[in-house]
Amino acid sequence: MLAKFPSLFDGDVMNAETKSKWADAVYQAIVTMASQANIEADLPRPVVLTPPKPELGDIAIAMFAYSKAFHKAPAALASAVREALMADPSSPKGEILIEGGYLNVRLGLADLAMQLFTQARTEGFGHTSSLKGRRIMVEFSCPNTNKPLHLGHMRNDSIGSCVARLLKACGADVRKVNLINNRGVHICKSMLAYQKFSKGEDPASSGIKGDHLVGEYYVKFANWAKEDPTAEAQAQEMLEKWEAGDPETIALWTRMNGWTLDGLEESYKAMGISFDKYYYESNTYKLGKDKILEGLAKGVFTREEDGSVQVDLAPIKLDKKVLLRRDGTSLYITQDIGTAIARHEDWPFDTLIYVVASEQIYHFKVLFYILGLLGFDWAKSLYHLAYGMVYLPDGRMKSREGTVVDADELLRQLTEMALEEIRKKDREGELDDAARTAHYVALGAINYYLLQVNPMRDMTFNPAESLSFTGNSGPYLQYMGARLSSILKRYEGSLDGFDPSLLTLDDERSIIKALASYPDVLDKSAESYDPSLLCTYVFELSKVFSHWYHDTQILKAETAELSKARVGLCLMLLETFKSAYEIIGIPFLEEM
RNA sequence: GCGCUCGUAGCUCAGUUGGAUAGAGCAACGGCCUUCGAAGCCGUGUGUCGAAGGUUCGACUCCUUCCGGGCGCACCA
Repeated sequence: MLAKFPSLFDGDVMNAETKSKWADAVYQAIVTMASQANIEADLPRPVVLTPPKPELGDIAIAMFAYSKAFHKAPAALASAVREALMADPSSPKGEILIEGGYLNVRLGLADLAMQLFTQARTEGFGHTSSLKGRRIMVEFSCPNTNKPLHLGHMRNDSIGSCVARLLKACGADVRKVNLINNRGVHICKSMLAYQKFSKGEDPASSGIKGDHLVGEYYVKFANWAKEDPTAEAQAQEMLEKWEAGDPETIALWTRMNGWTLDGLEESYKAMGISFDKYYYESNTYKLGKDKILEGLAKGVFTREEDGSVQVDLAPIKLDKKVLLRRDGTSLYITQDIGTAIARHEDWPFDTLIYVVASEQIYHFKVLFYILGLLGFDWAKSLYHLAYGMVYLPDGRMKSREGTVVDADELLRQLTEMALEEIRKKDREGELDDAARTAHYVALGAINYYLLQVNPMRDMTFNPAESLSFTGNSGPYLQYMGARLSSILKRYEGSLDGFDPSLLTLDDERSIIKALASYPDVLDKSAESYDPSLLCTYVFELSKVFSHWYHDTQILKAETAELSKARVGLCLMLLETFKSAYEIIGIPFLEEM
């Protein structure tokens, strides 16, 4: 049976090591041929790719680039290179085929498979060392304390968590940090509404989760402000009281912040999100203020006639930017300056990644520039990982108009759908805890859904159709894991004497090659801070596995040795899937 | 106006530092459960890769211009 996945691993699949070995050998041959023929030209290193069809070989090297210098057709050149390689006993091993203008190589995969098999059974499988020794801080989530999490936060949290795990898998020392936006006039709005309209209820007495309760008052404020033109001024007044340390205001603030934070914590826990450290804007904004005054003293910033402190952004082709208001109070950017400095003092990092929506690209450009002006050489190691908006079919989510997709509610609905699915399939009796399984299915579905799209792209969330449990979805992937687990559980022999040379089917070869490329996918995904690469990889690997599984007898193969070899392949697949799922945020399920 | 970003099948998205006939999932229709889990597998697609130029042996990919969507350019966060 022919594998029909031409798109499968068109990409950088064969591991980089094998590819570069062949590239070197071919390059050497070309260079030698050139000098023998007295050809003087800039000869580029060859382009190595993967042929579109498995029968064309495992590696393809394009000869087009040399055609001109040699005045020879690419195919003739390929033949000449083949002669040279075959005459040289030190050439890498493989069968060379000439196809069109390409020199293709068909590899013996048994050694590779054996190596993978050994690795799959050792601790730390699925990790690389490309970022070993690097200290990387990742900031994400950063909620306000006036409302619960919504779908936009979920994309942020999924990306942030996944990138942190990716970096860790590549050997980096990673620290996840959150920044709680707990001060400012918007926070005062829900407090004010609570003061005016509540009868002293709290989460316990109302039975409403804290973040949702506070969010209700934020909405109440918005409605009230429509009627009463003094509402905004009253909120501003409350902010001034807060900044002055008015005990009553601070007490209310502490109380309501606590409710929200408890609620957010509960949501994080349900979504499997965690942080190594929390920062609070209420604690860092003063430091930012001090640093700006220091900068002013150093002459980096200027005080304008009206008393405000500004920075001239002409060197980066932008206007002036206010850093301290004329009344001396701080702004958003003031706080971020303080927070960044505090973080570097806490934990000197090599890189700090801010996972923040793309609408704030300008803000971070300015922030990084200012930190550089202040003389922090680590400013150049700051990186804004911008991601696109999540739209609904009818447009953008708007908190004030109530068109947000609430995170808790979404997770609840998905869990319910998953449980329904379990019941429909009559699996409830087979599971230890169907409700917990349903929850994990829901988590896998949402994380995979949010991560399979390139971060930079805006995406549309269609609640009705988008989160299917079939096809290219989290649950599909989990299902692969469950089937593999099931096979390994049923296999009664030992895997000693595993013989990879028996794995000769096209699908088996495809799987081995794909497995070998896993570390490269991880590195690339981590390097570009792009979880979608890893998502695409696991999905395509799942598809070949599924195809192979459907057509191939594993436990009852023709011979016991062949069964052993195939079960061994299943083991490698399972370990690779487990590793990838963990990084993406798809809970691994032995049964579902 | 300036800047950033995106534009690939009805919908949601992939597309390897330019490479061999542009791919998946969903939706639709039709097959496959007395064989390792059917959340599965197989089949059915006339896409101006937003448009036009350019560079190249070769362009969805790079450059230029234009068109369209989104975001930003606050003493808001």
